[in-house]
Parts: sequence; structure tokens; C-alpha cells
Amino acid sequence: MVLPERERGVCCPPTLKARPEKIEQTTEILKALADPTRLQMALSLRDAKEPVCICDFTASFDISQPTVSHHMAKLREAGLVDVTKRGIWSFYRLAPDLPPATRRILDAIG
Amino acid sequence: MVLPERERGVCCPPTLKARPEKIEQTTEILKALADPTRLQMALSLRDAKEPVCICDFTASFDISQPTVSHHMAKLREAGLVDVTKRGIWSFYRLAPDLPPATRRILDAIG
DNA sequence: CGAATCCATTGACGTTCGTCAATGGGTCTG
DNA sequence: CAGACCCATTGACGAACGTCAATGGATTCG
Repeated sequence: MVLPERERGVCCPPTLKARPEKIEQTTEILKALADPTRLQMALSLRDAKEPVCICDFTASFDISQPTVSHHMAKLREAGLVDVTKRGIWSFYRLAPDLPPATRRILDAIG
Repeated sequence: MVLPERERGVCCPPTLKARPEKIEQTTEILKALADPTRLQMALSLRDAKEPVCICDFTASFDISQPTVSHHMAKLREAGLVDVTKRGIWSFYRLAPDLPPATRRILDAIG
């Protein structure tokens, strides 16, 4: 590793390539995924062939139903997920129009 | 979108592909990146040709020096980043031996 | 040695987060 | 209609987070 030479009192601020607005957007996506339950939900939906209903997640995770709904709402607010109601069920799927950057992140995981 | 047919009281827990341990690891990476300051730091280091010292980040971000150190410590604890000291400076770089999965996530961003 | 520079750690404060129990609104079935 | 089922929302609580001011260690320069 080559360390740069330095003079006291002289700093070299790195050029920030990404626009602050883009950074903020990406952070929102990462925050939405940065929880074990939500990450598993998102990956399940990514790999699911059919939309999945809340009751299915409630059955597989060891958390209460309100908490499952709460997490799903977070994924929805982040634009990662999409809901359709049918009778008493709410079916979720990955948002079909995900931005390519978001899609890339999801595909990079697991 | 094709919604599955359903019977009351019957749930279909989705098969969780990823091992819980793997999910936990990935969550740690995502949590480390899920902050605007840390994300910018990580991307700067990813794209930097030379290690960067704390004073450089302190100069470019609008936060105090202790906060910069604090964020860098989080990246270090997550294994994303690597530090080498030279005189009074601490130089950081992206960890050279990043797991492929982690590397993929970083490359998928911006 | 004394002063200046760089950096990490500590302690404190307000905010956000993850979780649950309780509740209520919809929807179907008997 | 009455009961059962599914789900979202609310309110509450402890834990974790982001931030800073203050401090102290380490290193270099005069």
C-alpha cells in the first residue's frame, strides 16, 4: 500500500463523485434493507414467482403480525414493494418499475 | 399480476433461501452503508487511487472531526475499511480482502 | 522542552428504530 | 346479523443511532 506524502496543515478533500441527492436516495434504499427481517422479506419477494401475503410472513417469522405489517410498510415507503388487495388478503410483490440502480443492489445480495 | 388463490386460515410461508447467519452478515454491511456520510466515505474510498486520511474527510464534510472518526470506526467494525498510520495521520482505504458478496454490493451502488 | 497538529475516545443529548399489546376497519361465512 | 379471519394503525417503551464538546494520547516542528 502506497501512502501519500503529506505536509502538516494541508488536507486534500476527496472529490465527491455522486450528487448529494443521489446519495440520499441510495441511503433510503439501504436503510430499508438494513434490517434482518426486512432483508429476508425483500429477498423472498425478489425470488417469489407469485405475490406473497402478510399472513405467510407472519407464519414464517418469529415476530408479531403488527411488526410484520410495520416492516412491510417501510419497504413500501422506500418504493421497493407494491401491494394489491384481494378479499381479506394483502399481497405484496417487488415493485415492477424499480430503478436500475436499486435493482442492481438487490441482485448483488445473496 | 396474478394473485394466488387462497383459502381462509391457510398460509404458505415462503421458503427462506438464505441462511440466517448470512442474512445477519449482510445486514451488518447494509447498516454500515445506510448513512449518507458513511456511504459517501465508502464510495470515495472505493474510487480513490490512494488511501485517504481523516483530515481530508473532515475538510469536505460538514460535521465535526469526532463524528468523522466515529463514522470511520463503524466502517472499520463492519470490515469494509482498513487503516494505516503514518506520523500524525491515519490513512484509510477499502479493505483489500473484501468478500465477493460485499464487493458486489459496493459496486452496485452509484 | 513547548507548541501545534492529527486523531480516537468519552460522555451527554435528542432522535430514530424495532417491538409488542390493544384496537378498529374490512371481508367473508354461517 | 354474528362471528371469524386478515391486516393496518396507534401508543408505548427500551435500545440503538448521529451528533457534538471536551479531553487526552501521539507525533512532529521550532
